[in-house]
Amino acid sequence: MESFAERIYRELKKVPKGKVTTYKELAKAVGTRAYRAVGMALSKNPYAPEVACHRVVTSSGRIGGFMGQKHGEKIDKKINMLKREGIEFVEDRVKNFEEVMFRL
DNA sequence: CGGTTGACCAAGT
DNA sequence: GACTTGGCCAACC
Repeated sequence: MESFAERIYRELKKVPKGKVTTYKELAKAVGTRAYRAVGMALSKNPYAPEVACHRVVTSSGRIGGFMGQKHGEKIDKKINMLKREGIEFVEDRVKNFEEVMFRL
């Protein structure tokens, strides 16, 4: 039985490389408005490399809070991964956010 | 079932 | 642009 979280992972896997999506769109894709629950699901992220949690950003084009990461290092590592995929970042924000955002 | 928490969002100040 | 408030939904106790 797939949990709400499992559906999120499935939708997230559909996002192609070099693209990002938002918590809102992801939640809407599974037919809910629980943006926060989406974040919760990713925080558990049992499918670490399979599910590109770093490919999910907020509606502001930012990476998000990421309390799971270190407090001092911020989320630079995730940004670096995204850069490697072709996503441009500027000051912890996605460049051309609307262009790289993949609509489900 | 109720209360708390959470990688959020939108509107108001 | 930054902070505060209210709201949303799911998971856990």
